[in-house]
Amino acid sequence: MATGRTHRPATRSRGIPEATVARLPLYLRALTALSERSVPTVSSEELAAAAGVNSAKLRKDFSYLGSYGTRGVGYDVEYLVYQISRELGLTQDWPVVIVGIGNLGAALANYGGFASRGFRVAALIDADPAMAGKPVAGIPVQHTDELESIIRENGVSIGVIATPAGAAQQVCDRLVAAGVTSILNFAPTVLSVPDGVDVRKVDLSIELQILAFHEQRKAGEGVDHEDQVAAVAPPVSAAPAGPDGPDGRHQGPDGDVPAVMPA
Amino acid sequence: MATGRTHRPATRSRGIPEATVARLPLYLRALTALSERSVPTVSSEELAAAAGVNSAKLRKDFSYLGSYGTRGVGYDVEYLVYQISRELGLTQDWPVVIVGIGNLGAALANYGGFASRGFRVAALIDADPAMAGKPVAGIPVQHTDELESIIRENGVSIGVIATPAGAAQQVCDRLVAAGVTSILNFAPTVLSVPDGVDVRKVDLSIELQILAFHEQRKAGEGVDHEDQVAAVAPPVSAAPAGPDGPDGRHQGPDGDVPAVMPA
DNA sequence: ATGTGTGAACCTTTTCACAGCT
DNA sequence: AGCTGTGAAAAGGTTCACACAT
Repeated sequence: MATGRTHRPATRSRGIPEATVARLPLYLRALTALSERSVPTVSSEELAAAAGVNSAKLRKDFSYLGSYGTRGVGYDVEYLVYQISRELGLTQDWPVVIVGIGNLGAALANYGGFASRGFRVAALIDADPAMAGKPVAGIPVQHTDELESIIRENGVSIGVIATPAGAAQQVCDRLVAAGVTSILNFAPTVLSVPDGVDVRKVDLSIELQILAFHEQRKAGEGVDHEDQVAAVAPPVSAAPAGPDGPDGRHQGPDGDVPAVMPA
Repeated sequence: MATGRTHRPATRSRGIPEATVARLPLYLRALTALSERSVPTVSSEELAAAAGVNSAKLRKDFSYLGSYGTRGVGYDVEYLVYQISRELGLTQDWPVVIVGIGNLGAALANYGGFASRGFRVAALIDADPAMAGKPVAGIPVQHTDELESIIRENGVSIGVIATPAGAAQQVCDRLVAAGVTSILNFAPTVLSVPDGVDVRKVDLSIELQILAFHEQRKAGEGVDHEDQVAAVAPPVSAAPAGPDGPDGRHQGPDGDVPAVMPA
């Protein structure tokens, strides 16, 4: 990829490592829970345990945001919640559209975590005319024809694609053309987007395959596998500790069409 | 969580980097598509484009599996499909149980990508007695009481948790006690598991927050157009899995510009 | 005392670039 | 001539360990 231009000025502060950004939502969720229990402060050790990471990493992460803690004491929960929310851009409202209201799309529309974090489902869009007008999660589904106007009228910059794989790229192109610059893709396809557009994907099939890989290794802690390539040996240590977790309710993602798309 | 797993040196050639493992499913999908189009061979360049990564990375990844290519020619599609499938453990059948048949659970049960990759939904489990017997995706839902017997009778080692956050840990404990050693968690909670059990999480809320972070930065950015590389978005979102698993990758716009930020 | 903040060491992953097969 | 396979360099991320503020 490339996208030339500025490299990190190294001048300090503004460049937060991607790995850190990916963990901020985790900390935020843990902090929100503490906040709801009216806990005033936390140590990096406690918060790290709640978020599922180790404390050194957490402190390093926070150091990229600034010095929000107090030595000998810990971090002020409310203050940190605010700082992280601001850093993530959650202090503003993000209208989101979900395209493809099938099993998955409906699950996403009902996802409680949406609203609780500054995200607002601005519209549900589906290509099936029969779906039009039908309410899902209290929001009437609109036809794909309306896509462009919906995006523009609502100032939507984030789109969620939950369509079958075959329709994903086309939907993506339309979203981008209409002004969307961030896409969360649940369809099992690689999307091509112009420079400046972010794409993140969630893929159940891939997660399961990764689990299968590790599962397979566990089976033969001493078993040998020989094929031409041979030598399976010492099991690569192994399991991860439970990481994560963000906020709120439940219901999440995924599920959708298979990867097989006979061309 | 905690669970510190002993990290072993893993001094052996068979150790495939976690980052590589996370990409194998991607390659497999691209290869499967080529296979269906009866394409006999591919170059690293072509395959990389189809998978959304760069060719150097792909070649390096394959080098960990062995030397399956032919210099001056490329890779034999069928052969690679087989080798990667074997490496991922997809040549065997993996019975899976899905716990929590709500909106999301139902979507997962209907997910086509399951069966197409060696995964078989052995059972759907829900705590609601009213759901019992009701078929979802052609499979009758069973009550949580049956959980242990289902796992044991079917030799299930992979479980998917799609319950509300509040029930996740309890379900997790029961799955693990019954013999499950790999868990895919969709509930927004940090799960504690004993050593030797793998947990991967998928969290919509987190993905959206990460997108929001980047979206926020774009506001004051003068998106530059320097190199118009064909722009493929290599997303790859992995979840923590390894030792202490971090997560998140993402191809971000390089420029970090001031952006609005009242110090 | 206690727990943050952080340079430095260490490990992982990506990218480069080219030698070596076909 | 073409494309893989891979050492070596670079970049990125994690962990250590301790000075320092409270």
